[in-house]
Amino acid sequence: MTKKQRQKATLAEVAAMAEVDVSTVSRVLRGQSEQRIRAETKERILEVAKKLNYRANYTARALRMSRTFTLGIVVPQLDNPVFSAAIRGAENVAAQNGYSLLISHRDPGDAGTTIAKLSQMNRVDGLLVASLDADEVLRSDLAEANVPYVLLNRQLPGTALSVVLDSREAARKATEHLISLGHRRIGHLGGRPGGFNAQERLAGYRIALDAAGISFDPSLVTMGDYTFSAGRESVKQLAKTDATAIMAATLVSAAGAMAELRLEGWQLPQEMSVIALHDAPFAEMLFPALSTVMMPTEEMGRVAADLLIRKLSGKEAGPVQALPPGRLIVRDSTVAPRSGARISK
Amino acid sequence: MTKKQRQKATLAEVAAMAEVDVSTVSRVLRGQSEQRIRAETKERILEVAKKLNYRANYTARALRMSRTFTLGIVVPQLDNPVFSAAIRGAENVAAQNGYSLLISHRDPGDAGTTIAKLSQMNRVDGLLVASLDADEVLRSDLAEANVPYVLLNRQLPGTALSVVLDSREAARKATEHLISLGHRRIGHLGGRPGGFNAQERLAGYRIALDAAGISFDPSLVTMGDYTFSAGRESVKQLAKTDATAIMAATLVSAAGAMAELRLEGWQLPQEMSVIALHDAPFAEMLFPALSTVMMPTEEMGRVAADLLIRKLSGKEAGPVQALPPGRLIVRDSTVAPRSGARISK
DNA sequence: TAGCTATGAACAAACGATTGTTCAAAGTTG
DNA sequence: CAACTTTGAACAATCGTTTGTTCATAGCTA
Repeated sequence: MTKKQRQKATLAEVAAMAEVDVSTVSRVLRGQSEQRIRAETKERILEVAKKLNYRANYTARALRMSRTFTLGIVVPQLDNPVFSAAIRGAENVAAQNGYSLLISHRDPGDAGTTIAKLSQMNRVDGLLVASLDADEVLRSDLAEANVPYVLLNRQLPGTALSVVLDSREAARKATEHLISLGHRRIGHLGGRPGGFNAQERLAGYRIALDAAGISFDPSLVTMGDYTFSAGRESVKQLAKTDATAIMAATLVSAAGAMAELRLEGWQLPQEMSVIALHDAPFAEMLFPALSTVMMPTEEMGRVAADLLIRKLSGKEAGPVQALPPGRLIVRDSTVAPRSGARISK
Repeated sequence: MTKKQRQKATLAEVAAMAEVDVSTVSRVLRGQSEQRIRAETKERILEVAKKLNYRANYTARALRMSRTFTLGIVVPQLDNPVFSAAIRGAENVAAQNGYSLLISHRDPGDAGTTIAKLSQMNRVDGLLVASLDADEVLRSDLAEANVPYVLLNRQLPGTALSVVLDSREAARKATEHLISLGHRRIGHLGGRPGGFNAQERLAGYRIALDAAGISFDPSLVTMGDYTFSAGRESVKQLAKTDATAIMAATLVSAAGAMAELRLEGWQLPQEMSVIALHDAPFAEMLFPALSTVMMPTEEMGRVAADLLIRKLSGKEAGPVQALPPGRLIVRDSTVAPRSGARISK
């Protein structure tokens, strides 16, 4: 049975046992000092440190260096796959660089307080911020931050660092997929017109249409937030048109649309193809299994963390970091349109 | 335009401006000192502190007090609704008590290292641990932890603190719901026989059966892990029986079962009712919308964090904390059985 | 051999709080 | 009025590192 090293050893203890000064121990253990150390001494210290199972006290180091080696990530929702993937990515990169990730779920209610709280208490060196808030709200929140930050899938005029998904290309790709199946009348379940992403998605949709020589019809575009019920509501409008396919801005709104259509007796996917942007395990569980364009959200987290760490290390980088487009995943919800028109029930 | 307080003020600066000693400032600001302070002095200090927008430096306090006021939470999956809800709950309680939450996603690959890393580097005061690992693996991991910890929905013989969901009662309730609809032949999509939870769910299932005077039939019980594909596989076995309803251990396996049945041409829910334990937004998005017994997973996170903080404050509490049962949510996937037997296709 | 330069390690000062101890001035007692 | 007790605040040590500075000793140079 090995003797447990219960009490954590300090630098002083290692120093005492190796019969050197703490500063010497520190230099040896950090390795990156200018100070030259005799090989023999170094070895002796290393040996003692191992024997005592020495770990640097994190807090002391942080205090001395005025750096916490902790990143904060602020997300509006924890159960949204987009954010959990981003968190996972960020956590990986953080860990690889010796940083920890402090998580902060931010209720819309206490907007602002979180960002301020984390950064003002010197708990983090920098912040990763995902927000669904309006520009002005977000901006005023960020004004309180006294640490560097990187915005996730969001751009704010000014010098803010951002990592953005290529929503436009994803929307284009999704729409193109529907077109390639033979659809000509394609609806778009979009987001609120104000949002940057909604705009981009719509743009991608139009680009694909243009490329195929299909003229844009505003009546095929709906707007709403990205919820399940918004999807249900919005699709009612499209159901009245001759659309044979829908490109939905999010998984959840696509799910809402499919649920509503089914409730109204539509046959899916025969009578209406549906594709959504983003992907998550539950896309496969829907009926019919939902075709999607998977966005690199985990990579977004990784790149954002990397950018932030880089910035904290003094290395600058471009303010806006773009990500690879997104991958089309064809499942069961997208098929060729039926030749005949749908018979109203 | 308000003058921005860019540089964070220190205790010393406040002290200087208020013309008192730092110790006095500290006592006034903390409030909980024995030391009596003249009202006038106190007011002056408070005023200066506000003017300077003073925030205690977190790290310095942590070093001095040998407490980080940070909790770590270790989860196996970030995208699992169960864990994200637990994280949310824990984060809330932590924040309320002045603690932050450090998140650590733990790949099955580097099992063990994470727990050790967090606690050995003195980054956290305590750990909230959710694990899907086998008992022995988990146990050996935890042996490296040199901080108090609370297990989430897990019990380990010994003195470990745990917060557990009442899976048994939830399973009973779900089964009872099916029985009340008139089902007599009820299948159970269970977990691996080794797991504590699988055992509990099976027990609850049997209790409900017993209470209704229905004899237990082992051929109606399947075992597998809790994945979508496991659900698909397992349900094939049940499809061969005369079961009219299924009580699934998890949402995901229920989704797998429904997908498979539908693929085989079954009419849902008419030909097979399905109910699952746990709940998440996507339960509503499935087709048919899945009835569930929602488990208080967010509360699990809250209670666990509370228990841990309590322990850290010296207040002891019972080693195992039980949670309220769970709430039946009836959606569209559970209906009364058809009178006639199903005609094989 | 006296004087100078490397070398290797100790010294010491932070970092910014918390908290036990000391101490002067004011108030109380006999 | 001398001695003693409160009261309110300063003093000072400490938490465990990091890092700039000092300083012996040994090795060279002339």
